[in-house]
Amino acid sequence: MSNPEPPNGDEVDAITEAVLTASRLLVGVSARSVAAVAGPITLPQFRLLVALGSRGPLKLVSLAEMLGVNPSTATRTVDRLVTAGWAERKSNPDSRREVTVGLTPAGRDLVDRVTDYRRSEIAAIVERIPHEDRAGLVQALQAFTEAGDEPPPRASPYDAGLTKWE
Amino acid sequence: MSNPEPPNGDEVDAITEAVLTASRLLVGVSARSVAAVAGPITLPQFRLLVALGSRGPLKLVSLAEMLGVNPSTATRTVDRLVTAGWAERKSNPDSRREVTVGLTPAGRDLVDRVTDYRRSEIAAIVERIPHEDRAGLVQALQAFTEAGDEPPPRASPYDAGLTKWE
DNA sequence: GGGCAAGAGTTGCATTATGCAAGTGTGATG
DNA sequence: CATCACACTTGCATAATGCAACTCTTGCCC
Repeated sequence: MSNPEPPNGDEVDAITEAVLTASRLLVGVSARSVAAVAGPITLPQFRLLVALGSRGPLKLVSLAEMLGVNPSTATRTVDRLVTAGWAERKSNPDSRREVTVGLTPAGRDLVDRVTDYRRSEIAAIVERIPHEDRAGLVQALQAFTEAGDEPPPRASPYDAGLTKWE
Repeated sequence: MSNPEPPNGDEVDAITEAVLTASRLLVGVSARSVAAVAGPITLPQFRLLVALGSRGPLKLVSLAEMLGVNPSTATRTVDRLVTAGWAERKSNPDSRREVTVGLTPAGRDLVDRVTDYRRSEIAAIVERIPHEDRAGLVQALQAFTEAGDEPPPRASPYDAGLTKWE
C-alpha cells in the first residue's frame, strides 16, 4: 500500500484475475486425471491414498487430520480401501493402541498412474505454449508459489491438488 | 517433437513441475475460501449455486450436465437448496416438462461472498510477489490458459475452481 | 502398585451425496 | 391419435461425514 510504482492496485488486480482463470483450468486437469485413471475408486478414497503415498504409512489419527476429516470417517474409508486391496492396516508394536495404515503395491501403483497422467496432461498444455511465452513462466510461477507458501504455515493437506473441497 | 530449440523436453518438464506446484497452492486457496465463508453449506450444494451464478437460471438437466452428476442427484440437491432458501424452482411457461432453477438473493449473496474472499486471498499472495517477478506473470498465465483452453472444447464445469472432485 | 485422565480407534446414528433403474408427465412426429 | 423421446422424480443401495458413546492403552501421580 506504499509502493513507489504508479500502477499498483491495477497490476495486482490483473494478476489476480489471470491466476483465478488459470486456477480453474488446473483444477479441471486434476479432476479429469483422477476420473480417467482411477475408475472404480471414489475421490475421498483416492485422497486418502495420496496422503499415504506422500507421507508414508501413518497412524489413523494423523491421516484423518491431514485429510481434514473426522477419525471415524477415516476409519471407515480405510476399511473400504483395505477391502479393495489398496491399503493395509499394520499394528504398531510400540504402541498397541495405534494403528498404522500404509499403501499396498496396488495402491501405490494407482496413485502413481494418476500422478503421471496429470503430469502428462499439464505437459501437453505446456507444449502448446509459444516458446516466447515460456521463458517467464517458470520464474513467475515459482515467485507465485513462494509468495503463497509463506503465510499459511500449516502443512499441506492439498497435495496432489486434491482437497476435501476442490 | 520437431522443434529447432535445443533444450525442449527439459523446458517442458520444468514448467510442468512449476505448474503442478502452483496448482496445489491454488486448489488450497479455493478450498479455504468456501470453508471460511460458506459455513453450513456442503460443497456439492455450493457447486450448484456457483453454476447457477455463472450461467444464470438453468433447467435441471443442464445443471446436472454442467456439474457432471446424475439428474436425480441434481434434483435432490436442488430440493435442499430450495429448503435452505438459496435457490428456487420456477416452472417454465413454454414447456411444462422443464423446471428452471435460479438463485434467490440469499443464494447470490453467498456465492458473491465466497468469490470475493477467494479473490482477496489470491490478491494477498500476489502482493507478496516481488515487483520484478510480476511482469511476466500475467502474460505467462494468459499463455498457459489459452494453451489449455483450446483442446478441451467442452464447456467449463470448473468455474469457481470447484469440480466434482477437487 | 492402584487409580485416573488422556489418547487412539471403532461403532451407532442421522444426514447428505450419488448412480442406476423404474415410473410419471409432456412434447414432438408421423 | 399412437408413439417415442425428453425432463424430471422417486425408490433403492452404497459411500461420505460428523458427533457422541464406548473400549483399550498409555502415561502419570500418589
